[in-house]
Amino acid sequence: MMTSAKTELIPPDAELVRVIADPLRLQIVTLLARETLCTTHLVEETGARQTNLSNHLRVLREAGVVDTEPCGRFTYYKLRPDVLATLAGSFTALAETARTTAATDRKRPCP
Amino acid sequence: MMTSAKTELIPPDAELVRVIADPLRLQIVTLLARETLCTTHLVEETGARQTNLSNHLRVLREAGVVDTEPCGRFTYYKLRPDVLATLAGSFTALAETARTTAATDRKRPCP
DNA sequence: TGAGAATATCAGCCCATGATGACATCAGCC
DNA sequence: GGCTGATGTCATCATGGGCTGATATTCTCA
Repeated sequence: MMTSAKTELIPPDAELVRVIADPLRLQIVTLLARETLCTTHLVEETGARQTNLSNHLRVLREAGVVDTEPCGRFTYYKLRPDVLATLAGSFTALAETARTTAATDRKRPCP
Repeated sequence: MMTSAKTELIPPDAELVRVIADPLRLQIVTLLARETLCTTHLVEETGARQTNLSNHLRVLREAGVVDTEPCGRFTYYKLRPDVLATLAGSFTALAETARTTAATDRKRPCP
């Protein structure tokens, strides 16, 4: 294959990783990956308070991780697969770069 | 292939994500993906204090993200590609599950 | 239209955790 | 051996961010 020798590694979006790193938010993301849910479902599933969940959902919404879809007086939350796919791609690229670095034992000499 | 219809989605390791989510630590990981470095190099590259870096490196070490390799009075830090690869795989699985959920519009009915 | 449910918003508390400084340790070199 | 530079450890401090309670808003249904 003809990948350029020095591929411009695009690191994972730090802000996105920070948003997803919270345990409750990661749980929400995992739940939403399987099925679209509304806040009530998430309250049942996680056991967290409604207010707490609503705050976290806002963070996820503002970070572009989830989309909302009103349905009567309920609000459905659905994951945006492309955002997660991009993140996954960044980590895959990191892992592959690291593998090459390890395989070729590339290291900067001690000063 | 004979995967069961309901693949058991293994979510990303929350602790690992938390460790990598810190901006400085993510920067360290990105730098180490390209080449193995010792603390002195990381101080130059990041501009952070040596003490601060040492603390973050300990976190990364204890989380199994990096390995250390003493070299005289220097200490080389190298990334463990498998750990990142596993993490990437978890996010890829999440993204694919989410894509299926979106494509088939799978949602839990309002109560 | 009034009641009640579902959800969002806001202010405040408080704790986890990142940053820093002082000190300890260890290796190499004179 | 003594010095110097590289690195790790510890105690402390400060701030960001998560949790909560009170309240607002909006929708459904009787």
